[in-house]
Amino acid sequence: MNKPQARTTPLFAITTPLYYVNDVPHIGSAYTTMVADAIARFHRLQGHDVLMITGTDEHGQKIQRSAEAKGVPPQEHCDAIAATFDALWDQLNIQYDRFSRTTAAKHHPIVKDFFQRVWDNGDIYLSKQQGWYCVSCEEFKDERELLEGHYCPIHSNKQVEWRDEDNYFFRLSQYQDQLKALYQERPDFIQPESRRNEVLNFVEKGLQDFSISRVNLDWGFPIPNDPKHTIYVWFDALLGYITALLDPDDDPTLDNALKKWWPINIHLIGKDILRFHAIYWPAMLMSAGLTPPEIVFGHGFLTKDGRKMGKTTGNTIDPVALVSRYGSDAVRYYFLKEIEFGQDGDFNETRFINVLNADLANDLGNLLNRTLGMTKKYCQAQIPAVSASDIPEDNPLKALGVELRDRVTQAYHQLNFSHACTDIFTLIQTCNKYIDEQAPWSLYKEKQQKQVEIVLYSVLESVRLSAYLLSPVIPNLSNKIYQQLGFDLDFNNSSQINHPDLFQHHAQWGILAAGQPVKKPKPIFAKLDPPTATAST
RNA sequence: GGCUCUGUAGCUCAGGGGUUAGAGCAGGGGACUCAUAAGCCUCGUGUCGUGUGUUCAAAUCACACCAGAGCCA
Repeated sequence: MNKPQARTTPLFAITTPLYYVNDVPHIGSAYTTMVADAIARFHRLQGHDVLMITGTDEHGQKIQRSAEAKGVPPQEHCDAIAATFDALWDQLNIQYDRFSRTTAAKHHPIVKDFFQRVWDNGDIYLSKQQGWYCVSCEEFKDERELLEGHYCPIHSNKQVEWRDEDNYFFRLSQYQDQLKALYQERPDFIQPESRRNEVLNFVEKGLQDFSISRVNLDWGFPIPNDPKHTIYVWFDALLGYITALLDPDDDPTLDNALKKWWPINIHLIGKDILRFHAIYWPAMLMSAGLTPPEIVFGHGFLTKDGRKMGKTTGNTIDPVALVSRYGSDAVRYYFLKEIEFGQDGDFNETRFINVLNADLANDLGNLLNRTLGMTKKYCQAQIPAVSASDIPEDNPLKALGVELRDRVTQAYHQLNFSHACTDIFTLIQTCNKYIDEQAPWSLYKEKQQKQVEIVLYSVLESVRLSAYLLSPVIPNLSNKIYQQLGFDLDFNNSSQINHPDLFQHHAQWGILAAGQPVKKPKPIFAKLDPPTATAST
């Protein structure tokens, strides 16, 4: 019955950070999550067995104090904030498989199990921690990095607090050589390369043990056998990735959590939390006898109108307002296409509108619209009776179309979404040019019906393929295109699209079936008005 | 203070010792009409941050400086 079966379907697990619930989601969290969703969707499209994890990190002093300030119990505060994340993911059409909360009941036994393993390995000891502590960072700071008057350099309105307390420490210093070996053996472990260099530099200078417990703090898990101490929020938060791997009806044990999905393939993070994921985390895992994840990718930060975002300056983007106003596909497309993934990127509303109008409304939307219009007039609203083999190899659309799958697959796998989109839009732009050159309206008047059909077929097929390959980024628009082309396929329904055979078929150029009735052309993306002077996001 | 990265057309960025420096967007002009006034064609003499060097030759290398960003637990 329980014979091990050879697995033929590739497994793919990806995480966003578990976002800290001290405040409602900001645009940076939305960005990471959109990217993770697009990656997960592309793997599902290929028929892989995918687990996309997101969630919230809910312990720590900062949360405790935020709740106190609001006069509510910490759990109530966390529930309220976690719900705002979930609502935004829904709005952005994020298809996560697990929403991992560090206050979930099953998380505690996992943390205990893990702590025990590290403890048994002799990597935890009690010592003294003295220094300046920033509650907002939940980190000890070096005296010299503080601002005048003992203010935190990151939270410049918050004074750091002097702490002199017993803490449990993790023997990070023991893992310096193993970490270096890891970075050496797996050059792709930290991406992009600039981040890897940063980590290499840091480790080269020597690693010190770090404190993994706090005293005078209730909001968190107690250290086993010494409950005066509470486990440091980061130690507990990182383990949320493992808890997320449990199936809903699994007993919450480490073994159960690790049985299928470990090691995780990609941890997608912002560059601010690189150190925790690229150094602390693999060391903790090594100590517990686990394989480190495959890739930690630290992406860049977003700026608005070229300036750093910040609540104090009021220069922020509200993701909820942005999506409410423009829709999920528009927002997803802009961030994935216009920002070179890995580097910092800028949001500017005028550019946002220009790009969406040019690409989605004009180039793609209008292309479908004009071609369907002609299909209706010249071909009785049916896919023309042409087969791909009738179309000469030097047809510009066929030439691009037949190699598009491989190019785009490679781009997605390299997490180069900008290139993936650019490659697809090259085909779309070539379609528009091809129509103008061929002028099917003239061919029709000249009674060259066969040629009209070849032109329309190759354009319709190119639009279809583009929609298919863009579906991880703009699933709703891809749905509209597929529907108008006469398909009954929902890119938001993973049980429909998550089959390797489907990918083999639909990612090819030349599969449109002759005679398939197409729907009435209807604009898929309404042009956006230029921003008004008073408009704000 | 130390180290790293960035500075190229109005905007976002590619290029990276060797003919007249590129793309997309925005803007000007034109022909067409199937289409969401869309698409197509066409138009860019920009101190390639500043200065000094290396070289037959520098946006491309070196050094210094200026501006912005990041890392230095």
